[in-house]
Amino acid sequence: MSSITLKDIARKAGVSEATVSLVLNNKTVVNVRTRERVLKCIEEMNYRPNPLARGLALRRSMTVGLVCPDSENPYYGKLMKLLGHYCNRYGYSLVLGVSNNDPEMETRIIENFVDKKYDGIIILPLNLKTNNSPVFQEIRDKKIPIVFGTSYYTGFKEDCVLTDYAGGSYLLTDYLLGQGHRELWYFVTDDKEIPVSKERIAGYRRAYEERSLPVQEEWIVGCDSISVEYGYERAKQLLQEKTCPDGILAINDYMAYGIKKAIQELGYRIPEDISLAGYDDVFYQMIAEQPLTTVHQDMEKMAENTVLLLMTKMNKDFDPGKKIEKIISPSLVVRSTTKKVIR
Amino acid sequence: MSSITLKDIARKAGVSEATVSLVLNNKTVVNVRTRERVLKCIEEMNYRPNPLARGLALRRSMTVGLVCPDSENPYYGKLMKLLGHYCNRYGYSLVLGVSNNDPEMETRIIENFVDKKYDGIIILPLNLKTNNSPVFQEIRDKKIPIVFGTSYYTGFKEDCVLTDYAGGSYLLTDYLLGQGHRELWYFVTDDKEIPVSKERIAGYRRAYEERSLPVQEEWIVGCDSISVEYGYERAKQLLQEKTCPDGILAINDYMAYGIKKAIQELGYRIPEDISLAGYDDVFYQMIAEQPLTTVHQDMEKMAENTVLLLMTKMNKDFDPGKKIEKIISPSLVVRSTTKKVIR
DNA sequence: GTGAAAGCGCTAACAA
DNA sequence: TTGTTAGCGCTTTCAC
Repeated sequence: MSSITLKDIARKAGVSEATVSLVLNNKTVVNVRTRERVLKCIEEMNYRPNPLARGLALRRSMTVGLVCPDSENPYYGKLMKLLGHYCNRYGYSLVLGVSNNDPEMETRIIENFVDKKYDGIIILPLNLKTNNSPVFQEIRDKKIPIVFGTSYYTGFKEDCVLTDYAGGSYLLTDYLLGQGHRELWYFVTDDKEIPVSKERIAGYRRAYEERSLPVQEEWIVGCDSISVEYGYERAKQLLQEKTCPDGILAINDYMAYGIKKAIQELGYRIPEDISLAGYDDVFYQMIAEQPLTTVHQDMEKMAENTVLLLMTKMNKDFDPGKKIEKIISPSLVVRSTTKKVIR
Repeated sequence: MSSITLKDIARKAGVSEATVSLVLNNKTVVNVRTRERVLKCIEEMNYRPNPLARGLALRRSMTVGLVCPDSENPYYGKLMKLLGHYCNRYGYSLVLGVSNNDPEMETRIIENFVDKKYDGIIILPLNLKTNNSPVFQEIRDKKIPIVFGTSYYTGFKEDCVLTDYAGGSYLLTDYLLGQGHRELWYFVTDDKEIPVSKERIAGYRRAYEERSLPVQEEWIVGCDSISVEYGYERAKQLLQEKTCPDGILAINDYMAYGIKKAIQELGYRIPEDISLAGYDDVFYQMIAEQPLTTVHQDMEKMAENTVLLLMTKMNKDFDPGKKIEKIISPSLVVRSTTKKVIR
């Protein structure tokens, strides 16, 4: 059974296909009475235009593609939801592709978005400095509207909405130093040059410097994977090898929970023996018995500004109605996993 | 800058467009030398066929659409990931739409999938008996391959891969009754007729019946929303109004954590004063201090069978290589939130 | 205000 | 084995 087409509507309404198309696209040239008649037929026959044909002719689709590295992580889950919400607000639908932390998969998804003439692309990148696929050059050449969220690949710093990682990291480190901590380990990504880690480390160092306190390089721990499991393994290993630090900071809450488990299994108490802090302030707070000290990011704001930035790129005369913030300020949330160190 | 097309390849390779198309579609008729030449041009020019044009001509797209009600819930997150994996295995790409628990949104997403000629659709339905949209009738009429996962809407029971909810619920209830529990509250959905709740309740009742023990209707608690927050609120309210039960079962782990918080805030101990069990066995286990007694579902198996079922529908001569299981058996996982009741 | 016709990029008969 | 041609369903000049 074939679908009903614009031609069917034209026939039924006794007009040409062109007229139906004009009605469909809200062109005012059409006579009100014909317009009504056509709309009635569309309604009656429950007609929906073929987006493939439309996209082929128009080279646009009123849809935005979102690439996400991990669907299992609720941090991304929340972002997907919010981004979808804001895209819909401006009449766009959001289509998702999950790259599963695989650069090649990410590439394929993006190529597909480009090929399908999606009007804009949002990328939540992998934890890499860049994805070397030529599709990114293609995106530049064709000036395809693109926005990176949470981080960015080399060369796309301007097309990016972030929270102030250095600032958040500074806030947290400075607070803990003020509470008497001296040796703070920081679990970051293996490659310390990717934006997320680089900025975090910068904020951390700045806090130490401002207080003229020393940082030892080995306190900054690169991790192959920033998962709960890896955090657990690595923390367990380090805590057995070395002397116990005053506190441990994790690159995200996710990992912090893994570290927490390791600390407790080794018989240390949190926060009495070791302080622990995360980053992101994701919902696990509801689940974990002992709420985590962390850095909160306004995800609504991030999502909104990401979409607003994309809209201005897709539509030259789009008016965001307010200034677009590309760097969102985070805030410190002190809960129960950190303490004051008495010396 | 316009994209490079099949015509460009034809010109460059000195053949007709039809020939290029034949090469593209792996038709063996083409002479090996011409074929090589064409492939070389494709490679050199970095050509990718336009999927819109292709879809328009072919009426298929080698893509599967997945509708998911909630991207923030890691249960669905995991399912998305696994479904994507299995679709890719068979050469299909998976496109995601998030309905955000909104039936109209769900409808729009499905219509869009249909209109874009996706070859198959996987639906993870909302917690409703059905979605009344006419698009479902359309799917039947057009015989569009569709598979429901985790639950199904009225009339699609045959097109569905589930775990045995009644069985899992029976397993858990029977175990707890065997451990001396008598009054077990069950937090289910508001509408007790939707498959997930209906079957759960059936398994629960059966366990009581087999032991000739009475169930009181009010023990089965309908919940407007099955979120952590709602679980918390509702449990708090009930525990203050009524006498304390021997244990509480939640429709999922998610909700169980909310209930747990309520129990503890009211000063009861788990499991000494009240036992608590969830359902799904999602990863929070790594995060929560006190691992939850729950029912485990083999999500890999679910995802695999869901995709296999879809493949057989999309492709008449697809060979799954094994029997497709539409009902996956769950297993009981006893951890630390349940006890033996001494009477 | 409306219709005829060409074109978007690809596939699929049918010829050659 | 390859080329010609006519669509797929929609939009968009350009006449009328």
